[in-house]
Amino acid sequence: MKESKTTGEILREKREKKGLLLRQVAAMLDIDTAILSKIERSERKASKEQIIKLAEILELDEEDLIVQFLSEKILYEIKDEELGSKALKVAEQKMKYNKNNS
Amino acid sequence: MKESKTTGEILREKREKKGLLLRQVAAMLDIDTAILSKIERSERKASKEQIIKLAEILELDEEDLIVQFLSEKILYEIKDEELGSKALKVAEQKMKYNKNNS
DNA sequence: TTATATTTGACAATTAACGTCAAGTCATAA
DNA sequence: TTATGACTTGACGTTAATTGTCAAATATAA
Repeated sequence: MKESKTTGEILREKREKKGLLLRQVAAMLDIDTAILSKIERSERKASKEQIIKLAEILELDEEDLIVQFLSEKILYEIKDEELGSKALKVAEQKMKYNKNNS
Repeated sequence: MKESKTTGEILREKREKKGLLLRQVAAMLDIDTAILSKIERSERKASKEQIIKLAEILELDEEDLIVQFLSEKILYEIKDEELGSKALKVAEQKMKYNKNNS
């Protein structure tokens, strides 16, 4: 089965691979180091703007990173829901329906 | 293609079918009539507690209504996102992955 | 040790969600 | 036509969540 990394893990791995410090990347994002630390450890969520900037700074594929980020946001909404899985399927159906009819 | 009603439409139709007034149902929910009006017209989102109460009051299947409600919540998160559809698919994959591995 | 990097948690500021209220619209009956 | 009842609308206040700062604590390494 395919492995599944969190957005935070992706960001941390790439930052370290590039030899950048939290402090440096945080400065480029114009936020405190503490927040970026928390983002990388999935203790906080990044904003979409931050994700876009991070993709650029770390030379990650922007589209991939956004998809990753959005999927986490979706899962966050249903994380405590028994019916989450059903809801996801229904959401996809509605998505298709709207594509075809609007 | 299967029709797709909003939660609000479902609630309004059933309330009218039962001959109940906004005022009456709102009182049972312990909220102002204005809010219920907005919920039925999709101008506001109901809370999960309200959805559960509404299912009971209106004799709607609770599970169906919750799934409906959650799927709208999910779609709300990605409504302005080009990559929303991809994100949904990735979310489903992760969901499956977590089921099998945790 | 000393220095540098990261983490942690308390707190403040900002934004979004949730609700009330009162005035407005609309339909219908007197 | 006016009066009434149901619903809608928008301005507004409150509460709760999000997003951030800061300083102290904890690694990590020289």
